[in-house]
Amino acid sequence: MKWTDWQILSIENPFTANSLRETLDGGQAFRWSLIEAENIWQGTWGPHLIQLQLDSNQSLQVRRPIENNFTTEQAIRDYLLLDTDWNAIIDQLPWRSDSHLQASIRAFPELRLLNQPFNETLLGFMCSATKQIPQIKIMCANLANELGDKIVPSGPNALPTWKQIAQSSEEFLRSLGLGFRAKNIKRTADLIVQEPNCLETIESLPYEEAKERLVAFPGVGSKIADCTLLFGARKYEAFPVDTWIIKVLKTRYGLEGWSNPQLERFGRIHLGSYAGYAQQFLFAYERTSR
DNA sequence: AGGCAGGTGGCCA
DNA sequence: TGGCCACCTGCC
Repeated sequence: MKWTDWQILSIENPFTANSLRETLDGGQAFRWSLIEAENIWQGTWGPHLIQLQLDSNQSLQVRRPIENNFTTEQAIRDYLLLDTDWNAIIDQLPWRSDSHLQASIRAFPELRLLNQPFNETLLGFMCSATKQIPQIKIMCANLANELGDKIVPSGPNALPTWKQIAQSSEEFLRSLGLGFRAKNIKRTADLIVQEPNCLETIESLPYEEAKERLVAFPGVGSKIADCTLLFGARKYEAFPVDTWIIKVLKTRYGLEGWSNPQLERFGRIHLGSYAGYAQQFLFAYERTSR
């Protein structure tokens, strides 16, 4: 494959190798992989395929396949949210009165959220139920390879659209390693196809209403809905409660015995309108500190 | 070899 | 609401 020359992306607060890895491959997105020999990250979203690397000055550099000239710098900046003032958002988090949150932020000061396509985010997190990140990535890769559109003649495909999934069968989805998730993913695909543009509608709704619509899909509960809204619709008040966050809240915040809905409410009240961003720091710190 | 993993939905009280 | 359990599959 022919790539463009490397181009520097100007960023206010540059990534470190560590925070870049945690941002791309820490569980927000399942379509990034490190080409270890060259220390290059390669990933896709929608019809886009890019590679990222940090140069010797720690500047972030990007390149794309030569033929994909629709992958503009602006499209890349929008996906990586390079023009969001994250430090201003961090400043609004209650780290001054919350030493554990402060420690989590200090561990990954450049950790960022991505702005992923809504439909793909829903699919990825529907695959995530009781799976670890490497397994989820395999499921997504299988879905893309078997059902998704080509991005370049040789290279990873795009994730399939919900229409492409609806045209498949539960049995075939199971053959891709989706397990018991296959049934719900197929049924959700059928529902989405029945109501064209419903995902666009849901994405545009306020958080509470959007979540209500998402959890109506089979296989989508509170956690998957919150992940979809946080990572795929920039609803930063969403506070996904997963096993890691449950552990953090119980052990670090003394909330032993609280139910999941109670923990969710605690998170959103304590952490505020950017609770989801705070969650990402707590999650990353907990997951990497053992 | 059995238990568990970035959950959900079904049942029961 | 709260508790318990099945559900695919791969990995330790």
